[in-house]
This record gives sequence, structure tokens and C-alpha cells, in this order.
Amino acid sequence: MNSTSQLQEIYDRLYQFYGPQNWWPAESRIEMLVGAVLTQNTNWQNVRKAIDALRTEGLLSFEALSSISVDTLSLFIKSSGYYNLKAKRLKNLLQMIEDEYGGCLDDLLENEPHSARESLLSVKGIGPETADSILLYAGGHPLFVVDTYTHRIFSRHNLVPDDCDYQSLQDLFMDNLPHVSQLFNEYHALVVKTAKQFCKKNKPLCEKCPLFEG
DNA sequence: CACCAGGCAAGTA
DNA sequence: TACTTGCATGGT
Repeated sequence: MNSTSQLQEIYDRLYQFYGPQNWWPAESRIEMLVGAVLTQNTNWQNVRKAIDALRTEGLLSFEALSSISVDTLSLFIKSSGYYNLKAKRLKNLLQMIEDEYGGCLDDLLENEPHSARESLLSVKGIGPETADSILLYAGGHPLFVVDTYTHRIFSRHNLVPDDCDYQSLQDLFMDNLPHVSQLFNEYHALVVKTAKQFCKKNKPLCEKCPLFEG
């Protein structure tokens, strides 16, 4: 049994169990960009409140977000936590798009993915998961997104060592699955869904998990 | 009440 | 290099 068939089998099992997840929950690319930063180490429910507040204020556009100060921005995203930090990070991101892509988010997302990833990672506050989330869910590029859930559920089921880093885990998926954005999209969403339900922090391995004895 | 949430950067030794 | 800490609100 090689890694390729094993990873395919896991995906098939999760998809059969839950069905399609239809991520990312956003109406526009700029909304996905905002959500990707706001959801850093934060429950999506809190993020949605912040995004709703921005929508109500008519701030979900590149121009509107660029026109307000960090302090004003931070007021509307309080519910997402770390609001001062995240307001700054969003501003850093908008500034990079302004400087490197003439303020055109579409140009960033339609750029060659390796270059776009480098641009994103050069922004203070944008790490590998946030960058890959943006590239996959807003850009449609086939990059596998690794998060704490991916790490936890795969290490708990002894599919990877518990000290496995981001790159190694991403390589495992990308070396063994076809590079199809829709597959990576669903796979990541299904991992999150499964881990939330069956693989909670500081809990033992759950035998009800679809990955049990997998 | 304690614990956790779709990270990341900076500080310490 | 390998840990540790700060950032912060809101749900369970």
C-alpha cells in the first residue's frame, strides 16, 4: 500500500462520509483575502461577525479597505480577536498588492503561483498557511493547505511523525495526489470538518473517526 | 470556571 | 537551532 493510494482512500472515505463542503465561504476574492487573515488561530464564527461588520460598512473592497486607517479597520474586526495585529497584517497585505501589482488583486491571484506565493510570504503576518489558503481558495491554484487540524489528525493516526513540519506535510499530499485545485479544496475542508468532530485537542484517538484504522 | 479557535513573528538561551 | 511568549474575542 503506497502513500498515493492511501491518501486517495482517505479522501474517498471522508468525501463519502461528509459530502462536498463548498469552501471557501465568501462572496468575492477580497472577502476571501480578509477571511484568510482574520481566521488565523481563530474560530470561523468570530471571523464571520467581523466580515459581516465590514460588509455592513461597505468596506469589502480593495479601495475601501485601503482608504481607512489601521485603527479604524481594527474597530470593525474586533470580534475576530488579535484585532490590532490583524488590522496591521491586512494593511501590509494591501500595501504589497499596491506596490507589486498596482493594487490589482486579480493580477496577484492570476500570476504564476510560485511568484505569487513569494509575494505573499514576503508580507509580515502572512505565513505558509495563509498564503496557500489565498492561492487555493481565491486563486484556484492547486496548492495543498496544511493547518493544525491536518497536522493533528494525520499525526494522531500515525500517518506522519508528530514533529512533521509544514513543508513535509504539504509535500506528502502534493507528491502523491494529482494537482487538481478542486481536489485540494475539498480535501482540506474535509480534514477540517473531520478533525473538528473527531480529533479534538488533548483527547485520545477516537474510534468513531472515519480515519480510524485507516 | 477552563479551554479552545482554519497562525505568525519576535524574544530568549 | 529549539523552545517560549504575545496577540484577544467569543463560544462551549
